[in-house]
Order: sequence, then structure tokens, then C-alpha cells
Amino acid sequence: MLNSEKTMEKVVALCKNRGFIYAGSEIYGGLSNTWDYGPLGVEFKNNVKRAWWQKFVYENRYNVGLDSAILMNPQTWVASGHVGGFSDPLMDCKDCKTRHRADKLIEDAGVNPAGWTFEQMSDYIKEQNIVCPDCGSCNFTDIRKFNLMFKTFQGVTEDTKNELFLRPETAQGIFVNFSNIQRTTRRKVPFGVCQIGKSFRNEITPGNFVFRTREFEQMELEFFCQPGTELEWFSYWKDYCKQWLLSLGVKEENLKLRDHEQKELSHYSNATTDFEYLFPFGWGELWGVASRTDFDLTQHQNTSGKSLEYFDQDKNEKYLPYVIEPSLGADRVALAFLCEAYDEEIVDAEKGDTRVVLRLHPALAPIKAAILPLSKKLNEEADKVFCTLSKKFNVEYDDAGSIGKRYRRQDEIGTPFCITYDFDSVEDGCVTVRERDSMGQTRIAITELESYISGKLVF
RNA sequence: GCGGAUGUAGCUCAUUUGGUAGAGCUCCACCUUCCCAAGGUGGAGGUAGCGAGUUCGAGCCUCGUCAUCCGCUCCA
Repeated sequence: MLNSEKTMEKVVALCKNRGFIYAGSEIYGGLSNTWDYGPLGVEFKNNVKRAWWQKFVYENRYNVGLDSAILMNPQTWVASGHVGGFSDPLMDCKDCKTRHRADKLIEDAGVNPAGWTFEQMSDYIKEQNIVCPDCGSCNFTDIRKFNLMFKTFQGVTEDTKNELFLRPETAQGIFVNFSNIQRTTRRKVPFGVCQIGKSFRNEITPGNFVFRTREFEQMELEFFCQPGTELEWFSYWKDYCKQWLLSLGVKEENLKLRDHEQKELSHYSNATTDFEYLFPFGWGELWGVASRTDFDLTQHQNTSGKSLEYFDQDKNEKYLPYVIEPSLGADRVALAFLCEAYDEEIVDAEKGDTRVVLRLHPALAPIKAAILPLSKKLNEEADKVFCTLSKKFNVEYDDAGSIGKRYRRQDEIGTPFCITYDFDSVEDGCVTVRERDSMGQTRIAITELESYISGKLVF
């Protein structure tokens, strides 16, 4: 990773050329910052999501899953604060063309503009002659509101009565179902609810490939616990998240846990830690783990008028549980795994021969094994191996080109195992398994292949 | 959204002052080889992002538009 920009470009090029990720709507000239996951990409991303679900739902005794609707009653966003607070008052300096947040400029001048209208802010800036921090002039455009939520309409008429929002986070679907889930699963606090799904935000500046897009996928957990125990659980989940990343191949030196300072914390949070990953373009936030107190449940209880209190039978008392929220971007973490896995290896320096290897954890690899007949004359027999293995794994059959070339093709897309069917295979019922990372070869009976591969997929 | 740069075959690029597009790799077929790429023969593939204008004539000039990259503001 000597030249960071080039490395990112190489990852993007690989994704495009091998069918991981394409630019969206390409034949129409594209659509800004949309990306389509191709045949390999959808396998890979599904594997990432499956691995998260495995660790957070199946292997964790506290958690259950949920898939809530993207469209929600607009009151949801009033309660969550997104309608009021999820829009920024932005203005541009006409002289130096930089953009600023009006509320921040006023804050920096030592006044708290909370609750002000845009007009009030605009007037205040003019009256007090607040200047542009970049060039020092006071020549701003009017304040423009940037609502970060996507609007849409339910029903055929586009009037404000039918106005809905695409959810800007999956979390609220969990909060509004808190009582349903608690009752139907007979869970006692502490317990958690996991959800994977699309969210939408009108980001002002998306970019860095799939790192920041307006349509993105989240993997969120809302963990409900007894007030007073939240900081214990906060560190429990931080560690749990970290172990998951490490077990799937993220190197510790590329990971940074950054605790928010007191003044940086949101008004509802009493502790927040960002997991940052060292992408080729720099450190980027991957996972936000926040202790959110009972803010969300309180808001929904007040707005809806429905009690969301939990009755603790052991303590014989009612309370609103506190929440720990580890919120992970699926596209981001998938990108992190890709960047982490990308490797170029010099095979022969004199010939300038390098091979590109995607060292993905086998559990994340889109294709688990490639079945390669040493000669096309062996197609008929080798195809039987494909038929058997494809019942259990996503495997690929390739008989085109020299065997070395076919190994390389699989190296590039992260396939951990190449199974070569040769002339002896007919006699001894064995094949050569060549491993991506070691390039080592093992002779294995065809009947043992399934358990051999399965054994390597655990993380 | 603003400023700067860019946009020629699937990929990487070439096309001397505007005169009707070329290479390497990839891909496909056949031959060769038969356990770590690039051997041989043949083949497919571009109205030069898109649209308009100037010109006898534009990939090369002008305008618009779309997209990408780098900065500014935001976030999972």
C-alpha cells in the first residue's frame, strides 16, 4: 500500500472488471453515486451479511432478528428527531466558494442558535457581521435547507397528506416493534434485536466508491438492557464487534476505536465509540457503537402515547430499558474486507510477473471452489464433481485456458480452493486441491471434499 | 451544490497545427501443452460519454448536458 490512491483505484477496477460492483445505470450515462453489485458482488455482500447474522443472531444468546418496512408512519421521524434535526442550514461564501453551516458559524461566535429559524440565523449573521472563516469576507448566499431524508408519496396523489420518507436508518423499525418482539419472543431484558436493510440519506457529498452513497445498507443491533448496566454492555458489545471483524481477516493495525469526547456526544448518548478502518483513502468510520440511554423509547412513548415500559418480573418494577446501538454500514464493511484482502504478489521479478490475489476469508469468498479439469477430455468426469459440490457451495467450473491461468483467475476473485481433476482422478477417485493463500497442493478423495471445504468456512 | 481536472474498443492507452481511428492485454474458436499466466493460427469488438454549434470537413475548436476523480461542507 505504498501509493494509497492507486490501491483504491485498483480495488475499484477489480470490482468493475470481475463483476463485483458496477457503476449504476451505466447505459444511460450513469446516475451519480449509485452502484450495482454484480454476480460476484452479490455473493460476497450476502456472505458478509450472513456472517454478521451468524455472529449477532445465531451465535448470540440475547439477540433475535427483524426485517421492518422501509416506509414508516411519518410520526416515527418526528419522534426520532429526524424531521426537525436532520436538515442542515447551509450557506456558501460568494467570495471564496466555500460552504458553511449557518448554525455552526453562530455557535463559533459564542451564541447558541438552537430553535432559531433560518431567517433569524441569516439576519444574525448579517447584523453581527460574522465572517467566512476561510477568507474573512461577509458575503454569503441565503441559507438553504438540506433535508437529508428522501421524500416520496403514498397513493396516487402527490399532496402533503400522503408524504412519506424513505427511512434514514433501520433503527427506528426496531424501536417501534420493541413491545411486539418482547412479548412474542417472551424475552427478558437484556435482549437485542438485529436488522439488516436499506436506508436512504440525501448526503450532500457522497463519494469514495461505495463508502458513502445515498442508498446504503445497514446492519444494526438495538440492545435493550436495564438502566445502570448500560456501560457494562457497552464494552461487551464493543469487544464483540471487534472480535467479529478480526475473525474475518481485518488486521488490528487497520482498526481504530475512537471514543467520543464528552462535548462531542449527542445529547441522548452517554458513551459512543466509532470503529474506524484505514481505507486506502484514509480513516473512515465503519461502525458506530452508541449508548443511547432510554432516549428512543421515551421519544416513541411520548409521541405515540403508547407505553413502552418493560415490566421486570425479577425486580417487580417497570422501567424503560436503556439501549446500546452498534450500527454498521454493510457496504462499508464489505469495502473494508475487499481492501484488506487485496494483494499483489510478485511471482517473478525478472519477467515482471505479478499475480493479484484477493485474500478473502473463505466464509466471505463469493466462490468457494473452482473445479478445473486438467484437460477438456476430462470434462465429463469432472462435471460430476461440480454437480456434487454445487449442492452445498457456490462453485464454478472452468475449462478454458492453461491450468495456471485458471488458478490466476480464481486468485483474483478470492476463491480459496481450486480443485483440479486430472488423469489419475478417474483411477484413484482423488483430486488435487490447490489453496489460494499457500499455493500448496493436497491430494484429497472426492468423497472428502465437502467436509474439507466446510471445515474452512468457519470463522 | 461550488472550484479544478478528466471522458477514444471489456481494460490500459496512442492518434504530429481540425482531413473520415490504431496498438497491447482481455475475450471467443481451433491447434499445442497437461498442475501455477503471457506458444501458434484465425476471429469478435469503437457513429471517440451524450446533444447542439462553428467549418467544405471535428476525437481534436465553442456551448450545453451526463458521469468520474481531487478539494469544501455531512455521515453508517
